[in-house]
Amino acid sequence: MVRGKVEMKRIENSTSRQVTFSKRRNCLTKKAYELSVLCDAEVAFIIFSHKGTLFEFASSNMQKIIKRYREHARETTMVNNSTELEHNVENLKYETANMVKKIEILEVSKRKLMGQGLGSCSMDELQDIDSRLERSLKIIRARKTQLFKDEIERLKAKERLLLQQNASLREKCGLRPMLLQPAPAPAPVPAPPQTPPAQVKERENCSRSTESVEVETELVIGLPQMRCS
Amino acid sequence: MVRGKVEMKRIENSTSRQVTFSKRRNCLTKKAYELSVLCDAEVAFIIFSHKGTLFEFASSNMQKIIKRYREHARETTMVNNSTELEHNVENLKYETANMVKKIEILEVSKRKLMGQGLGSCSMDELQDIDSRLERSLKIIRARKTQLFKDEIERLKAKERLLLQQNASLREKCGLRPMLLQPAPAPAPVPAPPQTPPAQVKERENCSRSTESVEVETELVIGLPQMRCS
DNA sequence: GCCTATTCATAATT
DNA sequence: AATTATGAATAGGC
Repeated sequence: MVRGKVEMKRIENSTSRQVTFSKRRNCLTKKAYELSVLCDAEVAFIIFSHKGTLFEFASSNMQKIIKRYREHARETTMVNNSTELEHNVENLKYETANMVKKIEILEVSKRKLMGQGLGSCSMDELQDIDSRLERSLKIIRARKTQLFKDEIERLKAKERLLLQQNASLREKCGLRPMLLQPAPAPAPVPAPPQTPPAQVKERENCSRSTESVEVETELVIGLPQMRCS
Repeated sequence: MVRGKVEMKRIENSTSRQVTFSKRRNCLTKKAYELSVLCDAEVAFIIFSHKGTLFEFASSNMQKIIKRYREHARETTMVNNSTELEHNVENLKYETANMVKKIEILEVSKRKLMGQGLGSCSMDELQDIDSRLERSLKIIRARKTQLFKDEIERLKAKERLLLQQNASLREKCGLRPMLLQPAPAPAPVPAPPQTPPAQVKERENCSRSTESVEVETELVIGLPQMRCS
């Protein structure tokens, strides 16, 4: 350049490096400005000094130019970050909104099943909920019955086992086998009282046998039809 | 600059503008590069031509420099965009996860109320659902009764009104007032059959009077305790 | 910061 | 795209 061309490498003298940085930076800014004005272009630059100080220039608005840059870059390389994030946000917002709706529907539907928020229900709807609850109760009582029966079965099996053990033990000890009392005849489980008051403590069993619990109970009212369902 | 200084304003001649753009752009790039080498600085610029073509230069990596720029800008002005977006994403993800949990809980709880998915229920839990359903049925039937009674009341009021109108019309026509048949004594609503089969079409009324529908029915099991509840 | 010698950038022209 | 004339940029000294 002047008085002996400057080698194109880092200036080692710290002072002269700083001076050169300052001068050239100003010139660069000026040139960038001129380019933007003369040629009607959008120009922005970012400079970090060796020490980390930020210098910037933008013919209009830095954020706007960077955004435009990213959009441009995305079109070309699709290795964009910010717009991908934005996209992500959009997706999440969409899913969030859907889930909010879903929750509302579920809550309303549950509240109705719990006998709350019935003010807006027509008689038909009440009727529908009524029979749903009825069916639910039936299923639940069948299940309870099943559990009871299972337990009884288990106990009986255990009883038989113990009696057998007992018998063989007696035999080993040379004792006369005790007269096996016949197992009590399987007492029919008492039929459940109809619509028993809620305060009842002792619960009744459905005497009808283990009808398959797989009753058709698909929900029709209130189930959201959303994509995330 | 040369041969008659150039006015600092947009070059109107399109061709010469483009030429100048190209030349100056190259020089700017060269200068930027020199600055980055000589002064050990990080330099990047973005140029959009008048027509929208992108030209860029970065002494290292453009994304990295922009990121560094944004971090720097955030520290100073807190008018950051990308990080705010990221923050947003975090929040949304958090809320989404919470809602997913909430939906799961609601669905399980609803399914149980509908008598489905009972396999994992203990007897205690079945008992609990049973009494909940019982209470729900009670509330719903009370509500149905209320609706029936309201309707009956409405009909009776209408009847009275019509009878009155009838009487006054007869009077106007000079006719002898018809002997008003006494309104039929309010027939007690028939008591509801107990646990009617689900197929029953005609629905019964709870004969117990309009007991407040505001029964305490708060949900304890299954209600999510989340912040977005 | 300012000065100055030199090199560079570049508008106009070909 | 190459040339050229000239103003601009700038390294180094103060």
